[in-house]
Amino acid sequence: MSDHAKQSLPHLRTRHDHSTELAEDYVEAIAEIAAARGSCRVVDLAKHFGVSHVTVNRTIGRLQNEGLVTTEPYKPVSLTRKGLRLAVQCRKRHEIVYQFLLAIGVDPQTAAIDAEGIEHHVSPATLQCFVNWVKTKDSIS
Amino acid sequence: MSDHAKQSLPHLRTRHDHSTELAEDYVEAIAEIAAARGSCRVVDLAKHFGVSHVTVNRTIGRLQNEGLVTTEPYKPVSLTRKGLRLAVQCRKRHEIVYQFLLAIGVDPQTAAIDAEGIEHHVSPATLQCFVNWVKTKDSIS
DNA sequence: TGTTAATTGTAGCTCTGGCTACAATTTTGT
DNA sequence: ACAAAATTGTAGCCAGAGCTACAATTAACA
Repeated sequence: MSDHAKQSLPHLRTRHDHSTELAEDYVEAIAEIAAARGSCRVVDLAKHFGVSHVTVNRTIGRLQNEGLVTTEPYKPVSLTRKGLRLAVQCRKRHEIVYQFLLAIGVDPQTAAIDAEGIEHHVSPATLQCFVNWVKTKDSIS
Repeated sequence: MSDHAKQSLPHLRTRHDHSTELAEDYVEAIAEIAAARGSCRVVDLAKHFGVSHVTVNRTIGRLQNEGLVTTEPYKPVSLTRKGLRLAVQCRKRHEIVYQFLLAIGVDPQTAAIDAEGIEHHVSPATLQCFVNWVKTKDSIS
């Protein structure tokens, strides 16, 4: 049960972070796709996320305002340095969460799905605990 | 519906789950507040989540449509059996996540915050792994 | 080259979740 | 009992993320 609920602060954070999650998912996807295909286009993102190209378009616009990506009309999308930094960081965190889930015995399929949802909510402190535990596990086996 | 609905299933899930998260947060809060104060009113929820009573009102309306809560005008909110079941289940899951984070060495404050974010994204399979690990830890120490 | 296909952009709609301002109702206190 | 305070409800606004339908541009290829 515990002391949770330091009133509303955590909740406010949760609400607001939804837009951040999207941004993180996008930069991650853009980095992935660009690495795989050489460039990342709107259609690629639309397929990747299973949404229409229109939705992608508007979201890209928002990310551009936030300085995470750059685009010109009818051209592919690319990450800014800021966007790339975020992408790399997200990728690392994602990988750590995924490996951690595997390490505690979650099956790969479930781990992949849960990691997607969990990664955005893991603080640096908790992430460090994940890393430590995966290391320990490795050195044991 | 389109053809690209296959590989994107996890993402679709993520998007759609946001409304489910809210529902879960609400039933949990309603159960808590009702337990603490005897009944749960709109203002209590507004305070708890740090949002206006209007937002709470509309959300409660949605939860009512989903059969999770019941309300009459100018009266407190109460959970249906379905809502109560969900609340209990969420509370258990929340507690497991929190205890698990503590068990792997996360400090209590961080654990409380991260548990809030993580709980909604932990599948039953992963949750079981959490439980097992907390048990193991307990039996060791 | 020029037509067609693929891609991207725009218009305009829905729904959710946030808000303020104001109206209605219930509670409280004198 | 009744005026004031608290609570709840309603109207109407905004932004984000989703969509379809259609227009514009770019790429492909016959």
